[in-house]
Amino acid sequence: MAITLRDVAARAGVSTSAVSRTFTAGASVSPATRDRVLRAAKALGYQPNVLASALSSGRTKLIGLVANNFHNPYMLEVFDLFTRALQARGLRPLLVNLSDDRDPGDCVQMLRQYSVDGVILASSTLPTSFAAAFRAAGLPVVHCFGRAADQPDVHVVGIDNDACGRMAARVLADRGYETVGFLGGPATATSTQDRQNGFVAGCATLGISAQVSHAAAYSFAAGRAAMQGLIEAGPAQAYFCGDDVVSIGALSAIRDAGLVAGRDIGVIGLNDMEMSGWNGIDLTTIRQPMTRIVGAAVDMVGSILNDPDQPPETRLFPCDLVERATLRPLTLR
Amino acid sequence: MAITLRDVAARAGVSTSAVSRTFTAGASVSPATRDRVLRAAKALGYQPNVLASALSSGRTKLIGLVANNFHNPYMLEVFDLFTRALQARGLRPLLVNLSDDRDPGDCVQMLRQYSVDGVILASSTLPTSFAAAFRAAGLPVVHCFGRAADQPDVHVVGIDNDACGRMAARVLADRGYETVGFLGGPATATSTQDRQNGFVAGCATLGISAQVSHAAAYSFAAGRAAMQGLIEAGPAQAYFCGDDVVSIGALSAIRDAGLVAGRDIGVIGLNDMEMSGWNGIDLTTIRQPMTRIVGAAVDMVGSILNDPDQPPETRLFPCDLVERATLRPLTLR
DNA sequence: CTGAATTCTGCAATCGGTTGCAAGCCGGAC
DNA sequence: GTCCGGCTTGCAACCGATTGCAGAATTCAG
Repeated sequence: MAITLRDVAARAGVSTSAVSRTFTAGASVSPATRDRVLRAAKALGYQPNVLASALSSGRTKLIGLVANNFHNPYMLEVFDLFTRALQARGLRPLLVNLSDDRDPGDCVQMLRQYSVDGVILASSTLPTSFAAAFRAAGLPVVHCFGRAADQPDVHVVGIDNDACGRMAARVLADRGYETVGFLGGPATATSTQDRQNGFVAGCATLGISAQVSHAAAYSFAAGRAAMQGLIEAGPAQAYFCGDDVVSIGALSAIRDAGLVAGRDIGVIGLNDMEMSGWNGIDLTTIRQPMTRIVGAAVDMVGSILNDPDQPPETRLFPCDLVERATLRPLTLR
Repeated sequence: MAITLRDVAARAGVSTSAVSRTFTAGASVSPATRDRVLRAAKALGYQPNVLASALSSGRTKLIGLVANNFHNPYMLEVFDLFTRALQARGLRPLLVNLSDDRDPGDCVQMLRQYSVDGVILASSTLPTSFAAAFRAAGLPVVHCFGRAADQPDVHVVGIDNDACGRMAARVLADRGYETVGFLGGPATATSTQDRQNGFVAGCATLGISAQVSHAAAYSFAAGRAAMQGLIEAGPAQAYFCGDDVVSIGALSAIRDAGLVAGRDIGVIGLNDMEMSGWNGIDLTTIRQPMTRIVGAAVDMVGSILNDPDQPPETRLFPCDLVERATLRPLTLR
């Protein structure tokens, strides 16, 4: 059916080894043979079979891309960046939807069966134990957007959520808000926990009081419902929301209550996804440098492929404020 | 390193064939041997190597999931549905980002190298020739959201875009709009072309005049920019927009011009993505039954796997109107 | 209890490459 | 001319499974 190594070898009048070596970088082939092989390969339309190659070399160039939130528009940008970055390196993402699974077992097993070279866990909600499960199964893993640990047992790329929380506190304080609130994503999400801790600590340092509440999910509907509850109960002057999609849900609730975000209630999000900048949303938010993060995650997975036993590393990127319309302006004094 | 067939065979005291057969449905093994094998496999933690299996059986259970628009939030829902549906059948999506490629060549080559069992092309913009290229390379392909052809040379699942255009025309006419416009996605997108044709034809039948214009992409920014231009030039009373994200961009332009969608300018979209129903957006739109479409696409790819040579089939699903706030109400008379 | 029809089972070839090893080739130094 | 070392090259084993085939074991009927 398809053209194989042997067909090419036969036509070029060389051994299969020669052909194989022609197609593996850094192998020892004379220019003359290489030339004949390439000519024959081209004439026959030969394409190496990656699977067969994987079987003997142990390299599939397959990377498990595991995600568990397909309702946050943010993830689409993440997928875009990951697919591009992986493709640019000749790696192939095997996409896994973990939304329904309470434990990583099946996923780990599946990815092992496919002998993926590595796994990128793209989730800010899963506990570190998830990534650890991949590692324990012998799968090199990079946890993107994951929680950083002092004593890492797994590679992590992302941001310092605690620092972002503190930053949010300072931003709100700078703008003169006196009563503020944290409206997190789900309380079980590590990102929410860390942002909350940083925010609460930051507020304490700055001497402002912070209430805490949570949306049931990182989603529009959950953010909206949570903010409706807060408004009903008597809201704080400003909120640091779990992330942008929760913020946008909150903005919707604010508008429906006849209030104006930025004037009546302040909202600051986190992520700066594309939609946050859409006219009519204009969300003030803390920007997470996604391109750099994803790039770093792919770099890291690439380097693990070369040396699977390198010690786990954590790379966190600084975030910055994107000022738009949902906070009162900075008053100079 | 990993446990292989032979390890299990050795421990169970049987041949490798017995082990293999134990793990292939419908093979002939006695209950006794099967039992011993399973016991040994469990004790050793054996997991069959899919790649090795693929090499001899020719089945990888890998499906290329090819997309070219990562800026339409719609696609995230599509990915969610596809990953779930594929996973439920034991198939694995190899995600490919075709955004930057002007031709399918590289992608086809790559997917062949990985011996994917099939390809799902999830795009409403690519010409039929793209899907045909996969097929020509021997890859079974289902074009999801693709253009239906009278004489199909490739499997298609989606909607009847022409009929949707006519439907939109009728909906606008029913609500008494007299001057209407089509604000499409990119003019090169087959979905836009077909929707436009249907819409224009429908308007002609109904005796209302329709202008035609296009957004540069299926994106918020493009929809917004296009609507700004239209407003400046003097808008029609209502628009059928290329899809929901273009509509939402258009809504933003309308609002910024001090106008109210539904009162001053009517807008009807197509898709009914999650976001269209968000409070504050409330887009009236034509709903595309995504779950059914994706389900059908996966069914179809599944059936091609069993019988690669079955004649191409086209399955189109009916769409229905989701009435929200961006069209004037239906006047009863 | 015998013979035929089934069902199991293991052998060995095969899928399409990779790679260690040893032999063959080359040019250069003596 | 001979010897040495470095490149190339082919052989053949191997990666981890599947599967056709033929013999062995079992079942069943008579």
